[in-house]
Amino acid sequence: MEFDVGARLRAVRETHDLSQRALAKRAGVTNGTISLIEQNRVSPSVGSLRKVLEGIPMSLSDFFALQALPRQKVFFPAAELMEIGGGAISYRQVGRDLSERGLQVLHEHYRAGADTGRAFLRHQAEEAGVVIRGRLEVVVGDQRRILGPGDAYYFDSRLPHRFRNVGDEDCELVSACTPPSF
Amino acid sequence: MEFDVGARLRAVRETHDLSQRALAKRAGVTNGTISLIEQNRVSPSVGSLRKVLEGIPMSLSDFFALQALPRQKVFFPAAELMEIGGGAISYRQVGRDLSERGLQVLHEHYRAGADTGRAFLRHQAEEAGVVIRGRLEVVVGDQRRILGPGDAYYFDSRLPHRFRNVGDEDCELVSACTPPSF
DNA sequence: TTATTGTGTTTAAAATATTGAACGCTCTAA
DNA sequence: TTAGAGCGTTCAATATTTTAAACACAATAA
Repeated sequence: MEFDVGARLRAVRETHDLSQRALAKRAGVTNGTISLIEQNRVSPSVGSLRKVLEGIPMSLSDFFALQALPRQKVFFPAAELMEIGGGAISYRQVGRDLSERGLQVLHEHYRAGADTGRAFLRHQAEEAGVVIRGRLEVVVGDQRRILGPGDAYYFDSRLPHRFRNVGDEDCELVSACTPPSF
Repeated sequence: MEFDVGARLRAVRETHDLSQRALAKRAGVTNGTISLIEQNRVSPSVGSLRKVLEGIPMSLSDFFALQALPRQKVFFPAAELMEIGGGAISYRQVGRDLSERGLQVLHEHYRAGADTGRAFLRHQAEEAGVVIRGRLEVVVGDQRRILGPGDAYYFDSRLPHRFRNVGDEDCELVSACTPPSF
């Protein structure tokens, strides 16, 4: 509700690696103005705030939209991806708790010969993926195909499906499913 | 990029069937202030604009987003950037017509230095991806991070965001978005 | 040390926004 | 006609923001 213009401007400026003076020069205002705004010692006019943001550059809409959404965890270093499989098949999920989210993205690794077995029917789900490395056999309904690097699939998850690494080495792919299935 | 604060305020006020005086009373300012703002003879401070909008009521974010909506349609760069094998960024979409589908998966390739430009707010979308190769700078709202192989991201697409290949070589990633954004 | 360059902050003066009270106008009702 | 109420606009006085220039501090190099 309370919109902290000063703190928001400071955050935006710092993420763009600009000093108060550098931004002031690009925006056509003085550094003192930016200092005072960031301390909330003044409430800038819309006109001067727009000038300042043009030095970023960022629109007023984006500036005010930032605080409209809760700040979420966005970045997931490789080491932080959540390991789900662990055995011959490794599912590394982007994000931990997907209960509030609508998308599940997995970085998958199959050992040679690894097999999912038959997966279950799921309601209202769709999934797709791209093979990065190795050779993956994909069976969906009555169709079967072996996919290599760059090949992809997309199907309705209600169809019975199965994945198997039919190559000699590890198989790597990135897949997505909506809504999340587990 | 010109934002007509006065015309926008007048339009909003009139759609809520409020006179300048009625709105002024509810907002705790004088009618003259509203008159001057609507004529663009002054550029209101963020503080007083917020007070005025509280009399509607409307958030600053919504106020500025109103004019952002047509812009995001007009400047939405996806159609141009997604030419397969086209410019510095290649999007290879899994599936052809996604109009009936809920998931969009792309195998993306960025040339060194390639940049998406700033993307704008979208409706109710979520997106995530995993970097396969190269170094990708991701900016989401006021957050920024450089991701390498195996690193991932997940965010609400309504936040302004941007991608850039900051490495010396090509960058490859697989991304997913639900519902499809283009 | 000493000077230099870079931060962010502060302060009086200038520029701008806001107020409070008027003005001119168009209605409607007596 | 007349009075009254409502509308948006304008103007001088007041309040606030913005400027320009200085201040204080930290890091760096001579």
